[in-house]
Amino acid sequence: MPELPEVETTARGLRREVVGLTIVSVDDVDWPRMVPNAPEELLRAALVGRRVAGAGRRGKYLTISTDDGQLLVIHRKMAGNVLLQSAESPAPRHTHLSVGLSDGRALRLIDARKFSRVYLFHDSEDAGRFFSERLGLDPLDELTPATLRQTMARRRGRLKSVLLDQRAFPGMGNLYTDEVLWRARLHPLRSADSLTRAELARLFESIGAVLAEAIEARGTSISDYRDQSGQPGEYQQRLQVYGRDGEPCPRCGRAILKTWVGARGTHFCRGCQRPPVTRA
DNA sequence: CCACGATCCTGCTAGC
DNA sequence: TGCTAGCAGGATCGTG
Repeated sequence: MPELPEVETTARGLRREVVGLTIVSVDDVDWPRMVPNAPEELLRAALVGRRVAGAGRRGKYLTISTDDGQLLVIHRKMAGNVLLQSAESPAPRHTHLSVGLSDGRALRLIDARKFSRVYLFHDSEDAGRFFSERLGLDPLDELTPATLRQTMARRRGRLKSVLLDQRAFPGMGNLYTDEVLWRARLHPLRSADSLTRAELARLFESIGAVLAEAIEARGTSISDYRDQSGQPGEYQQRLQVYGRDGEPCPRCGRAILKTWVGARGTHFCRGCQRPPVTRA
């Protein structure tokens, strides 16, 4: 599941590989729900002939800009991949978008579950409205200790749920939330507004460190995730708690537990991450 | 503001 | 072997 580090890795790879190329075709759109604001004909009319000007990330959204200021935006949800392949090769099973490029390759969106979404925005203002309705300050580039404290002070929900809220921490997902909370030694069910100064400091450090290390490792490939060239990440080798229920905590040795917070599988150490004190 | 459940999807796996 | 039930979960939306 592409979260912030996986989207960042893909964006960096695309920036290296496709900026300056011209879009020569748009094909293979076969599931209308996946292109809610731009059916295939519109994508084709808007994009063919344009040059790719940039690639980036907003939260978990991958963004590709054109020389005339449009923005093609892709959210891969859980199982989607964006791959650069030879346009000559037949589109693989579960391809739902192919953007042909002037170097003979095609950018393909492949998603067996059809959860991915593709949007087209006419200009940065158009895109800005979409993003500002959904995303808060980027936890990698924009978060500060002060804004973290303010966000948490306003929220009485469970810590894990707040970390998963894209309006608060765009790009955070289930896997990295568990890793961050373990590193910060904070229980997922703590109330967000209950954190002390010291705990907020640990949380701030952990968000930055986990995300930076995961980007350095080019993301986590537990199941589907691959970067634009088809290469898996390596952070799965460095996971401390996610998917490790039953194994000993790397810090204190107690067995890692798995529970559910909302509908999310949640991994934590009962020894290092003390449960909240319940009031009578 | 918060919690919870349903929805969208299909591949994979555990269990019988 | 072959079937089925259940799990995986990001975003969104409706209900309480």
